[in-house]
Amino acid sequence: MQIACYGEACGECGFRSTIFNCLSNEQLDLLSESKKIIKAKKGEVVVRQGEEIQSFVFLRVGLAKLTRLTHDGKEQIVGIARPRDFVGLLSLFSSKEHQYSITTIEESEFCLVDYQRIFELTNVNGKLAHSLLEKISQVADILISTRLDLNSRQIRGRIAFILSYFATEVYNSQKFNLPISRKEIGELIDMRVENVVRVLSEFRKDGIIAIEGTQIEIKNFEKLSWISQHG
Amino acid sequence: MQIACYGEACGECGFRSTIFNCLSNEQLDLLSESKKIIKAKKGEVVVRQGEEIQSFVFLRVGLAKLTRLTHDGKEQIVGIARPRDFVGLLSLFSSKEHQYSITTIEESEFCLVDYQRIFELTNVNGKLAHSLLEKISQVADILISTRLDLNSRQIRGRIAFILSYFATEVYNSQKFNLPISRKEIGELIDMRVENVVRVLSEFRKDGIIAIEGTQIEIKNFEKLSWISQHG
DNA sequence: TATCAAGATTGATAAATATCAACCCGCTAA
DNA sequence: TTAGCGGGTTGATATTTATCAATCTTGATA
Repeated sequence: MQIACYGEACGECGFRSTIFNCLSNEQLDLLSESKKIIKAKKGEVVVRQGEEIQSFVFLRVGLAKLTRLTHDGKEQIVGIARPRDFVGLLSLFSSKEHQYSITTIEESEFCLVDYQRIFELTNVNGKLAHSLLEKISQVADILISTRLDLNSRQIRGRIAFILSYFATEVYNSQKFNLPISRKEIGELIDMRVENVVRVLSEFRKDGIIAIEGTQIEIKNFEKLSWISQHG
Repeated sequence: MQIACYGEACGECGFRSTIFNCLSNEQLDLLSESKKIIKAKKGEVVVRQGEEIQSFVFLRVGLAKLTRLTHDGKEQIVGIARPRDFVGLLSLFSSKEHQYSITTIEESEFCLVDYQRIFELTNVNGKLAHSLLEKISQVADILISTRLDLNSRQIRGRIAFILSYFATEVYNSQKFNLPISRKEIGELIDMRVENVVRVLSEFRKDGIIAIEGTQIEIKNFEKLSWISQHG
């Protein structure tokens, strides 16, 4: 985890979230002052569950997973963060500590903005607070409905769901490099590794996907969608 | 569903949420004008999934369930709303339509505040937006972590979890009238009625609870907690 | 290069959960 | 009053998923 720079002007940032569009130049400068950009290789832990919240964590490029420990000490993946996501936005306003760990699953670049400054800005800038409201609402909504969707499916449906997700929502391609291991897929959809492997093999035998190591190609998207909907 | 009154002054409301503490008297009056209070008997649908959002739904007294349909058309209970909860707060800022249905599970009283007015107030009153941020963040956090907690348990643990929930979070008593049917418990914890019944009987035989119709008494809270944690 | 560790894979088996069927009970509506 | 319906209950059985064990592959490292 390498700190790349301090103080690059937020106002000129190509990655800037639309959330900050409502800020004045002075307010943007205020943010720039405290800002840190960090680069992390695949597999690095950027935030640890339980740590005190000090910054907003914004994912510029890359991919990360949001995890937590279950009551019986197993790792559970809560969600995947994509570029331009505020990672772990949810608990930022309701807790002093991070509720989830953030770990990169691809080489990534984060932008950390001082939490206190944004916190204070929301009090004076209603539009900012409003944008954040929309964003949080959206993030929470997706997280919850995805979770409920997953729960109402059984293993084949869940795997199909996740493969479709990576193809359409993350890589926008039928062919991609699966950024997480079989074990992690299991942690994401609440299933055991062995079963994840079995279903993937099954899909391969049925000609729905082709797998070569971590490379996945979806051969029959129709069928995958059908399983995702009805499986 | 009966409309009880219009225009009772929000400023004098004994049920008023702390969220509105930051509003000026003029702003409170503005809210009062548009406000409706409705009373609903047990089992009434107050909001239907897919309906256009027109108001904030605030539960003054009673109990309600938040539901949605799964991909295969089954009813699923997303959560339980308690007095002073903003019901379905989550999607309010990210969607034009209600994402979940709201149905009373006890005789209830709701207060409906015009959505547009609050929406506009958040733009000019940063503190209001800020309170809402905290509230939404909190609600989302609880909803998600509860859901994840449930998923990481198996049926005995889930039932124990739910019973503890009603005892400690809702009724604050070891003895209470279960407001939902066995079928609904199943919909809440993603299990079949028959299994819900079986586990309840099991708990009864083990002396953990006593059941008489809908009356439930927790006899051995220690053990129930243990099952909830480790089951 | 040899070795070790972690991930991936497959089969056999056990455990958890769903499904199906039958029955009871209390309530409501004809 | 009675028929019927929906919730509740129990048992037998089928299906789904987890667990255990063994093997294979791969990548990192001494």
